[in-house]
Amino acid sequence: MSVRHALLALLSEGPKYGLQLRTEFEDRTGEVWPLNVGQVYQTLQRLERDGLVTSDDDDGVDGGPQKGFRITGAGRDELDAWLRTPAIDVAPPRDELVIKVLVALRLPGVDLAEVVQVHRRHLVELMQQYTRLKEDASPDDVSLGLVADAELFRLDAVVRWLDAAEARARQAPPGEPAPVTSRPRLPRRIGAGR
Amino acid sequence: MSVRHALLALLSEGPKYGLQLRTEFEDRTGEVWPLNVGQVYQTLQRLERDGLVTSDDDDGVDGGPQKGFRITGAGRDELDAWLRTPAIDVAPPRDELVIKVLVALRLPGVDLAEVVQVHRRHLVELMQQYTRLKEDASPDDVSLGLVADAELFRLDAVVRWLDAAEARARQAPPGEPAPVTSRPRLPRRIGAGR
DNA sequence: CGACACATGTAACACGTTACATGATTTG
DNA sequence: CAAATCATGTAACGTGTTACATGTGTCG
Repeated sequence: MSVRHALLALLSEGPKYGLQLRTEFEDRTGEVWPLNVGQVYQTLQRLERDGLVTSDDDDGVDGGPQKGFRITGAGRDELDAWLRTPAIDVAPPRDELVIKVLVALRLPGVDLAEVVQVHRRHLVELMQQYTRLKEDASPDDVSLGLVADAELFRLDAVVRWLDAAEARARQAPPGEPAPVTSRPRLPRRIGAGR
Repeated sequence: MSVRHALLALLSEGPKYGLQLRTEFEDRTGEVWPLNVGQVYQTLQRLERDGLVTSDDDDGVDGGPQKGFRITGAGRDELDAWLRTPAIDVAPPRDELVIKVLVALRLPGVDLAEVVQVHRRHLVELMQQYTRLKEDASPDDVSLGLVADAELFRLDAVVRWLDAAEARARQAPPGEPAPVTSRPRLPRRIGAGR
């Protein structure tokens, strides 16, 4: 839902049109997160359908093919609520690398160290790229700094988890620890209760 | 693509059927990542369509309504390649919280400190829940330990980024630093080159 | 038998991506 | 004029979610 609200936020500064929204979004995220145009139009359609946005519909009248979009009162309310409310992720997103490591741990023919090594190197390379990106950019570019930092913090956490996982695997190496069937299958959803 | 390959991995241990795959997936991820059944069947259909899996189709013949699925040679190859190849994320996933902070920084009527505070508290609560989850679980449960650690590492990174972002914002507080239009819009995609 | 769990699916939707189609405007 | 760029869309697909429909087996 990030794009939806990001577009609302951009529109809260004044009426804009499709491509403009894409450009401004990419500018303000340091062009680290490209946004494809098709999604902009689809999202705008849904926003209009949901009454959070209205469109000019007078395209071309005043000389341009641009179709202006305006945020509505409901749109401003929605934006405000989004900003003030943490996303209640009933379940955290599945992490592909974690799943890979779990799979590598259980599968007989697979060398965990090799899997870890390949991915670790890739992560470090990415971190170097973001570090370089920060260095090359203007120090006044707060957006890019924040986005790059977010990626760097995230990647650093992944690397440290990978190291911790490998260390733990070295201690209790082989296949089948603690029979999983012994664990009672209770509804143990996290974050759902509140 | 995590679920797709996770199912392949489970099937590489031997033929299984739909609900069984769901149960085993949830068991092996410490039940932190629930998997809805519908997606299992849809994914199995696509896997079969792509030739990575074959189905028995003799449902009910030997007494049960279960429909067995087997991994194929192509499926094993795909699984192997997945394990050994880091995902080439051309662009990193957009981070909703980062976008929120960027929005809060630029929008006049919004109090950044309040937004940060609400989300920070929520993140810390989540961390406490995962810590508790680890404590309550058997120390032999490697899967749950790894998954919970992954979440803890990730959440910790988010909290630290949030603090860093707020600190940086306190230094250069107001609206419009470094006019964004001055930055040349070059194709500066990260991670694409390789 | 009737209720319940097991098991397999389908439908509809949201979000995201890539690719293509179609005009309008600018510019060489 | 012709080509490139700007601008708006649509189509098809993948992934994921929720909800519903439909059988089958077991057990009180």
